[in-house]
Amino acid sequence: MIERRDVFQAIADPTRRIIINKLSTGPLNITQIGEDLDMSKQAIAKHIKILKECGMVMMHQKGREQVCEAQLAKLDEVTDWVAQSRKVWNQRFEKLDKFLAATKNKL
Amino acid sequence: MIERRDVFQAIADPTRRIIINKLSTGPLNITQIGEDLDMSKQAIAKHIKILKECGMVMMHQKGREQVCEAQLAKLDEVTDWVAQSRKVWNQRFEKLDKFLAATKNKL
DNA sequence: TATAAAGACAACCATTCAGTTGTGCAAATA
DNA sequence: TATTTGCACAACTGAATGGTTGTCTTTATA
Repeated sequence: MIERRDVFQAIADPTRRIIINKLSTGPLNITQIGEDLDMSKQAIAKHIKILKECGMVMMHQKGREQVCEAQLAKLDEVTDWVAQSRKVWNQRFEKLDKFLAATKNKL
Repeated sequence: MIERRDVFQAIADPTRRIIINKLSTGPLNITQIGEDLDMSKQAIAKHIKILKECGMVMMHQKGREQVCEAQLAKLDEVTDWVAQSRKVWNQRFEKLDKFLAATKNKL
């Protein structure tokens, strides 16, 4: 098995997507992130760790608080992959269209 | 734990992303999909099952073959989420800009 | 017709994952 | 100063994941 700690795996978890959503509105500390998330703070901290490890969250200390900030640039990797897949998919139909047009001309 | 069989989880696995990529070019049966994937056919079949369960792959029988076809529409869910997160993220800076502009006017 | 190929089904296995609790420490606050 | 708060660290747990092998059925093919 390959080491998977990438953006795709990071956003696979619904809780982590919620965390990203929350952080989109601005920096928050771990307690604030977990506020309405019915889950221990330790669980939140683990999710943050994963998001940090794959470059989706930056952190800095502020007294005893750990302030988290989202880094949405990493999501490019996801949209790029989707765009590429869609491109190939569409090319398939374009080729079919061309073939059909060419066939039609020969009738 | 919540039941998670959605597109986000589907594309989290690198093997499944490769499968999607292959199917983007056109329909393939399970053996063809697994061709250069250094993995048992059963493993491939399991991945296909997951992709089918979350609506990313359609299948139809053709003799003894099981022909798989990608359904990329489901990827909208992913791009929509990313787009929404980015939107909120950008609004944050727009608000900051407005605030700075307003502050500047008062100096 | 005998054999090979495609794939379904099930059992099994090791690892990862998402969560828990408990302890402890440093920073903030009453 | 005593207490609370924020969070790190560690150990543990049950379930999910990603893979394996073996058996069996159906369909193609030599």
